[in-house]
Amino acid sequence: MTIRAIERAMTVLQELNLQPINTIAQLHARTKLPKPTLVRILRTLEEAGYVENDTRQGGYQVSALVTSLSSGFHKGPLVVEAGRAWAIAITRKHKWPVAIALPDYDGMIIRFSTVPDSLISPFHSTVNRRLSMLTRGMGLAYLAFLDGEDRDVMIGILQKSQDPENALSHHREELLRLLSQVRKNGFATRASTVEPRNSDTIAVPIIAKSGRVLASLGLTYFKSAFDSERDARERYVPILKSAAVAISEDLNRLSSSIAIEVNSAEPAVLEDDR
Amino acid sequence: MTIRAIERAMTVLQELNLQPINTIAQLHARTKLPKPTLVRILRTLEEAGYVENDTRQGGYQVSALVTSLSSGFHKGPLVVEAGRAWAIAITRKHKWPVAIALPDYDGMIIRFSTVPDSLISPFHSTVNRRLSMLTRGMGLAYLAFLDGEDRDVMIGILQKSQDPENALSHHREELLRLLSQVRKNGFATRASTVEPRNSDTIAVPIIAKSGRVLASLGLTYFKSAFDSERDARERYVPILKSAAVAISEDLNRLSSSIAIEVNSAEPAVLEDDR
DNA sequence: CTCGATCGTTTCGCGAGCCGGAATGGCTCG
DNA sequence: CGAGCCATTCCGGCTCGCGAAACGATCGAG
Repeated sequence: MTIRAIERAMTVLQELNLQPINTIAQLHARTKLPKPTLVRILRTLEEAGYVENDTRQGGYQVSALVTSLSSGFHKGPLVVEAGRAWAIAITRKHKWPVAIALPDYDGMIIRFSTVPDSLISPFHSTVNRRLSMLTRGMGLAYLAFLDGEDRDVMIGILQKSQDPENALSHHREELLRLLSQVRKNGFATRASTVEPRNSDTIAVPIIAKSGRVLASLGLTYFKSAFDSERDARERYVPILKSAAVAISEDLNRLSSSIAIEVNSAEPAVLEDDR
Repeated sequence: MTIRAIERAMTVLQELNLQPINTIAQLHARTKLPKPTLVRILRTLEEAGYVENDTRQGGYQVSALVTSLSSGFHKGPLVVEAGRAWAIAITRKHKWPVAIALPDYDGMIIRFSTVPDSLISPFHSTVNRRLSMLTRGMGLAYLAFLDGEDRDVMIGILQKSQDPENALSHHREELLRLLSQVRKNGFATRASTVEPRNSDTIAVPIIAKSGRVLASLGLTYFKSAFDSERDARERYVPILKSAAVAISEDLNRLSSSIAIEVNSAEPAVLEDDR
């Protein structure tokens, strides 16, 4: 026996994370919960400090305190930590959301996303979302830069998959041609056959100093904001490549020891110990 | 009217974030909730995926999914993003937890902490916790490096405070001497008059290229792990100072444009658009 | 100005479902 | 072997959350 009220509250909290501002009506439409119930849940969350009700804007939003609900969670791999600052910087400057994805079995999982930082982005927050390997830019950018042997293993796994998005794995020649093209270009984009159609993602691999591909870094934009996809690519591909190189360098610096040569202030003990 | 069950669930979730592993008995002692109630709440959270019940270890812990509860929250200042990777790197190498705190009115608020990454740390996760300005290393490291004028304003604010931890603000001479000492040393430590007594925090300022102090970076350790506090300081002060400089440099790189000169792969449009 | 539509919020009586003391069963001790 | 501690289950009682309906505020159209 589980407690229904709590399940509902968690559902609401999840929904609140999908959009920067949420009205009762929207939440009602998406969660199917009765409005009075929503009001009660939201009031509870508000008094507890996790939600703010901005009447001027007419809507509810999550507050800073929600971060404390996951503050005790052991963080992910260092590549995400090294990359998040760059992702945020790109979004601040160029507005579009940027994400970092790591491989997970036969797909990629988004481990960090700046969607909430991107004011122009009506996309949903996509952290923890799974992407297929062959139709998504972030998957292709990773797969294309895998070593030959690893890549063959991966393709073998994909062939056993039932997912229609992995269908290309059965056309080996075509797939290899595509991957070779991605390697030559240094980036990949989402398959045009896949939703959502009104946006595109440009993704580049993040490659360690050792040459091993670790993750992929992707930027998503509305097609309608550019005259052609070529314009967007000419603009953002260099930025992403440059950021991927910087992340790799940071990762290198971070994982080696922290330098101990400093502008020495003598480590004298404080007299007053405050 | 608020919903009690939800309030309780949030309390439990908060408690779960304070320790890596939690038994029913611990939670019962800390939350005062009846055990059957705890079991029901935990089962609900477990089925929803936010909590894991590791029977081998005999306890409950938060799972990766909790991060999605705050994935839609607009992130904090860039200095935290630039610093978190360094904080994590220090903790991975030297084990002790490291935190970043930002000023907030008359105190400091911890905005990031590696407590959950520090396996040897039985400290609680302290994100969003407020620290007083005059008795905490992180407060003093910030205050001491404020510009003369800003510092005077801050001291004025502190004098109006009733908090006994701000008492020192009424002894101007003594306070200025302390701050001058901190500036000379380049770091500050927690007042020995303040809890917890069995640990100490070493804090350094994070100073922007402009010379303005932005935040402070602190490392906390058990006194019993060292022969003397001097030993600990000789060891960690240089590391912290070095990291603070690196963070400042990263911040500078991040906030200027992302370089667009790259190892040019021609931005040719992909033939196959997948 | 007056409808009417659509918000968010409050009301209120019913009964589902949460509550928690007590019981259970497993475990580790001495 | 039994005492003590643990997490978990049981189950009768009765709160307390539930949601249809009403309310009042806001807005735009006519």
